[in-house]
Amino acid sequence: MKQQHVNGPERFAILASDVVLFTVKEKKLLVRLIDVDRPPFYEHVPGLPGGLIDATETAEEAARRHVALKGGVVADKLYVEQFHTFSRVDRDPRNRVVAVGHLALTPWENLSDEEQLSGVGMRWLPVEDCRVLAYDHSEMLIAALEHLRMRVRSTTIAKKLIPKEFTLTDLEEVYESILGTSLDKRNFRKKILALDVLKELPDKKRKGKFRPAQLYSFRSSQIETVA
Amino acid sequence: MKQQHVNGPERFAILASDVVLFTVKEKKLLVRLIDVDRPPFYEHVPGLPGGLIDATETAEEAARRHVALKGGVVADKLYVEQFHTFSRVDRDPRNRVVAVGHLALTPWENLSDEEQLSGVGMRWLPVEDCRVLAYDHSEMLIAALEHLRMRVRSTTIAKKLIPKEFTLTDLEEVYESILGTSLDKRNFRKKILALDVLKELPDKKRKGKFRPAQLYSFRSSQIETVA
DNA sequence: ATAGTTAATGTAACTTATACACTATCTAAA
DNA sequence: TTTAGATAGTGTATAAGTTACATTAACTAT
Repeated sequence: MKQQHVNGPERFAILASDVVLFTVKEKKLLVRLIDVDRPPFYEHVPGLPGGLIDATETAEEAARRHVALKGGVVADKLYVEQFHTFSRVDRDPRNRVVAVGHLALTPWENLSDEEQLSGVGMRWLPVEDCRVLAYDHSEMLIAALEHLRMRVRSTTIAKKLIPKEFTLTDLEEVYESILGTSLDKRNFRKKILALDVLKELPDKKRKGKFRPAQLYSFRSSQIETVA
Repeated sequence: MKQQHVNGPERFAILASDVVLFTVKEKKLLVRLIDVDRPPFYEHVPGLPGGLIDATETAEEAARRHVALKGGVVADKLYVEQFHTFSRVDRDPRNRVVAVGHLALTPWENLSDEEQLSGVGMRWLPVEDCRVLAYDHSEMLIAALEHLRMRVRSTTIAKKLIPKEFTLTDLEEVYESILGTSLDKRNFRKKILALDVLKELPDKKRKGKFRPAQLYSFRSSQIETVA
């Protein structure tokens, strides 16, 4: 059953915001997916949270609204930035919708129990386990990941994926999860400390039952360019 | 006189493509501007070429259509890529229009006589001479220039601003015009030749009445990542 | 032949990136 | 109280890349 167009005689393109929300948990990069159920095209295919931008909000505001509404993650905790606008004419088989793709980041530890849950119609999935997604969302996920990797290499955006206090090992693992490589521990520490963006805290953190590790925090919540 | 909304009861945002078209002429970075005449908000204020995206075209296709139609530059000569989508609710005082900002580049030498002209309602202006533009176009120009500078630093996108055959001095001047700095001639040559993206041509070019310079071309028309 | 102008080239100092292995600290269990 | 087990923390030598800098070569016109 073909559905009606959402915006009348579609003379012009209309606009949606979609969100690729990443977090890092146990050295794995996870992405927030929802169930898309739009017969006859898809039945319970995973996709990205998103929806139309209305006349009273910016693209980013729409992204935050939809990731909360459909993705189940409270938006004011998230760091959000747009990365690309997708405008292939047939990207949505029902309507002509152009989508502004947004990258969103949150530390896993900042999520509530409900948000951490993989509930009905929404879940966290390791990026490496993502198979085919609805619409052009596979393409969007790949583009978002590529964008994130570039940003991690050239800025301190990783701070948006880690809680206020962390050890250098924690931070290294965030980098490794995003880049999909392992880094040399000594070189990583030398480099990040040389940036002079970290503050050594008075406390240490006990992970398991071994030698406690020094805690650090970022001096600023701004994302600095470092390359 | 308030104009009618272009897309009915504007429940949702609609979409435009705007174009920041750059070229380099005589060591100056120029941008293509058109006259915007929309009383009572603006009278003959310069702005960027652009217009609505219709239902049968991508954002880039709309950008090419409008830069040809309103900007007077034939679009199939241009390199075009999007750089940011602008969605402030009040960016256009008449309608709720979101704009996909596109960066476009062309070598000055590829333009026809008409295209090189600054005709009625459209002209080439050195970026440094740009004062305030219509709508949020000043912001778009700044963002496009920043994007171009990043791309020049990390890719071979400069090849889109230079004709097929050129001297190393020509190429250095393109870099300097974009970056707004002067570069060391020897270091520039060492670096660009080390990238192994240039081909030495059999010919030399006589500029004025002095020692002729070796001609080069880029091996590929692809934009390579180099950093 | 010379004056004028742009083209072309190399090296040393400095900075940054990489590769690589051992000691320190803490807990729990013997 | 000693030891085993696990993670935390550190330095150095080499390689690669970046920067700063001045002279000679090639051509034209007078």
